[in-house]
Amino acid sequence: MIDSQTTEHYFDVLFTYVRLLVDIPKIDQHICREYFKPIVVKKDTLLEKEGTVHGYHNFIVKGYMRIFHHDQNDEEITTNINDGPRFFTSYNHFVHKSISNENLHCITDCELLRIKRDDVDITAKLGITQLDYSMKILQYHLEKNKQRTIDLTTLTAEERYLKFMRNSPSILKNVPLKYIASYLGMNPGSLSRIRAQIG
Amino acid sequence: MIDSQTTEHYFDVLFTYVRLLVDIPKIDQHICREYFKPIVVKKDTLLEKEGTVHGYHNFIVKGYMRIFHHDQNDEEITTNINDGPRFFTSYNHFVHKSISNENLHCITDCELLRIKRDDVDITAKLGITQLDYSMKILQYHLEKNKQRTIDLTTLTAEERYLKFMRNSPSILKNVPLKYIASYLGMNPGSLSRIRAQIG
DNA sequence: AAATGAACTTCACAAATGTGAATTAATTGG
DNA sequence: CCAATTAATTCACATTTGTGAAGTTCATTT
Repeated sequence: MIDSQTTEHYFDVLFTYVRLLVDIPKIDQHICREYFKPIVVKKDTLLEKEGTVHGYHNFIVKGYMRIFHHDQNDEEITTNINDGPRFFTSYNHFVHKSISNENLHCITDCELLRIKRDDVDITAKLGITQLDYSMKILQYHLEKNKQRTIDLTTLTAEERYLKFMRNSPSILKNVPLKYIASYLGMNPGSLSRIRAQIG
Repeated sequence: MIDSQTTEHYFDVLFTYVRLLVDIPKIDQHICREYFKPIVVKKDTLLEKEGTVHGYHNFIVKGYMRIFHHDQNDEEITTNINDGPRFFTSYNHFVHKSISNENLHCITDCELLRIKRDDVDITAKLGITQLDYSMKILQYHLEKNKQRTIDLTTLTAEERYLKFMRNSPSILKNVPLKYIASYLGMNPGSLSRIRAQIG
């Protein structure tokens, strides 16, 4: 069980994170406390699995997670890797309540706050903040995605790695390289060679 | 000048396109008619230029457009190519009213409906449809972008070209290959070789 | 601490893509 | 319709990245 002091800390992290984009009135904070539940999971847990309708919207308080699916050759493709604090959910299928082909993998031990899929619809009507926040975070992700697309079309594998190294040193330290290689669109072998060349 | 019958046709195209995602009540249609203005532009017009705050949100009724910017070596990078009917705007900077580094290039003669940046804020408050539609189209673009990212990380240049060929034959026919090569993240020379190999 | 398995590296070779010059084809403007 | 310009192709060669096997390191379990 998670004690109330720890839970309090989780919500502190959540609200501090949300405030980067919008103000949260007390009422909306209260709604969050009511619907978001703390959860601690062990390294290598699959929080949501492909072939299912994902049940939760997750906020990483602490830890490293990735999203992956399998391609036509049954190879794992890692499409996202992140640490907390951050919302981390397989977006498309979550919105459309459809069966997802994606997995949410806790790479390390993780501390999370999560809310049930259907409760998200309820909180959207209760609070004033959520719609505004959703819009802003959607825009944020659109921009991030766009930059990633540009990087993939214009940078070499080595340049992509160097950029990742600069922007996400903590992920580099805490996440297996095979996941990072997949995320960067190269072979683990190629990544090793690049790392060796750099020194 | 554009006659009223032609203008009427443009709005038909716009509303038919919007209805793919949401219903538009008569009132909202009326708001659109009031704020969107028809415009016809010649091939190779730069509708919006880098270094400026873009003034309009554009809907392509007919024609082919692209978005491009210059990288650190002053090379053109084409990040989007599309034909009508479709909204086509340099999104990030439009939302944030900041100076854009992107250009909106009409590759062919184009027929457009456009609305001033500041009027978008007005119409958002007048109509009921806009916010809902914005949310949905944002989600749509996020999904498209995500798939493009996956393609760029997992497909070879040849596979990307073959997929583009299948999905966008009309763009392939109507847009110079150098732009398509840039969009697909390969050299014009490589694209030529790939085309030659396929037959 | 030993054993097991996974992750990572290294290597030699293959395949794909980049580069720049030269050529041909297509388009544009007068 | 011709000249000039731009786009596209082709080629030879360089560079990058992929591939799979073998070896090494690292972590986990017992």
